[in-house]
Amino acid sequence: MEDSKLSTEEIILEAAQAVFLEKGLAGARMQEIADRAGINKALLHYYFRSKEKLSELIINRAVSTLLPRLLGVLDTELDLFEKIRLLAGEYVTFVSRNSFMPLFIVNEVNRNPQFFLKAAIQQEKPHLDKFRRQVEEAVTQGRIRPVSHAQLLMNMMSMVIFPFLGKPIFQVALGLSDGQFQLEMERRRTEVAEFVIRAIQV
Amino acid sequence: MEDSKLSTEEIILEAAQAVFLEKGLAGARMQEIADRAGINKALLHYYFRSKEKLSELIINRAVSTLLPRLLGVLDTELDLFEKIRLLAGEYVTFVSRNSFMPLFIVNEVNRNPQFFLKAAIQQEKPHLDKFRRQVEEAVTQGRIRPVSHAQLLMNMMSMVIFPFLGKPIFQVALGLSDGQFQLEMERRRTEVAEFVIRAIQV
DNA sequence: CGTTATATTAACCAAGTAGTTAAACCATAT
DNA sequence: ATATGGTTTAACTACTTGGTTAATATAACG
Repeated sequence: MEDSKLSTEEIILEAAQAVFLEKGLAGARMQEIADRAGINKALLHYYFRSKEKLSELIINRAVSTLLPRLLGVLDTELDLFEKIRLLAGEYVTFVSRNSFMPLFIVNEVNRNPQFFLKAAIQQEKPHLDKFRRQVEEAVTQGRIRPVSHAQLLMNMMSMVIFPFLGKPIFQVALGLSDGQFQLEMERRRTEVAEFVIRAIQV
Repeated sequence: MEDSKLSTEEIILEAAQAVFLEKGLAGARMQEIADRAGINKALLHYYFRSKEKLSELIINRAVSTLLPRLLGVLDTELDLFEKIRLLAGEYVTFVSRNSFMPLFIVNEVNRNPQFFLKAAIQQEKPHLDKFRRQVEEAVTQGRIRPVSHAQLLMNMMSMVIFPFLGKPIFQVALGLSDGQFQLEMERRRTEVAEFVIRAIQV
């Protein structure tokens, strides 16, 4: 019973995540979640009281899978350049397997910033202090050109995340098939890191 | 009458755009659009038959204000580096005044790619041929490091657009107030261009 | 003025949607 | 077996939402 309870709950959460990520919060239907979980709609409410409660869980889930993975890397002891290489590599792999995640998060984060803030603080928020000091030191030591950690962070994150958000646009604009696009993303795994490094190294 | 008709139609379109951009297609309510336009819901259907018809118009409107502005710059005769500087500058200005636009487009483009494709083709699609040749020439002439136009395009677009999409995240992560964030964006107007140029120049 | 076409509204309708209820279904312990 | 706990369902309710209708107001025109 313990066993099956956990199982049902997990099945529902998986289904909910799939539907929410695919359709967005407003577009998702409780009925569809129930269907995809192979259960009754009433059971959905039995486990998770309301759509809102369920949404919160899914948002938390999504944020806590994506953000730590991204920001966590910045908090390690790695050399700056290694860090950049790791970040790009890690992320491309992850998103290739969770293609709806970035769009979902970007949506909820904008649609409902105060709620996101709450969710983000609940997580162990990885500080960027280490990254910041690392950048500032490298600048003062003359190892890299003058650049603020904020601008550098935005540049890296942007190049790593956005192509997946803009996929349909890029495919049309560049005339890429799904396969070609994926190949191009693979290439970015190293390309982005080298791009950034060339931009900042003296 | 002509006059007032056009006026009412425009008022509705403005209201619809505001609501659609703010709430997303699924989250937008016809009632709210009517309210914000100061009219009856029936009148809304009198002018624009259905929510779907209205959505199409707004999507077309949005795509045709944003995309040409972005891709159009790439199709000019400007020197490559000048082009990069112009792109970054233009865009930051535009988005600062239309903050919901990127999120809306990225959403609809992903949610409904085939429809977007149709809308994009209806527009005079600016080709990237000129940009492509320009990059390839600069590479063979050894004026810039070897880089594909696709990767370069994605890098630039990403750095220019994404920070606005990720605004709430960046504000939390970097501890920026609204004013500080906007200041940081102003800085990017030149920062991004120089970043790209340093990355690709020999 | 009075007729006609267009613009606008209040009231309504049908379908869809989140959420509830009361009954049935199990597994398990007594 | 049977009473007891959590689990699952079919049927239902209250409300939202896109869309319609028929009647009214407003201008245009002969």
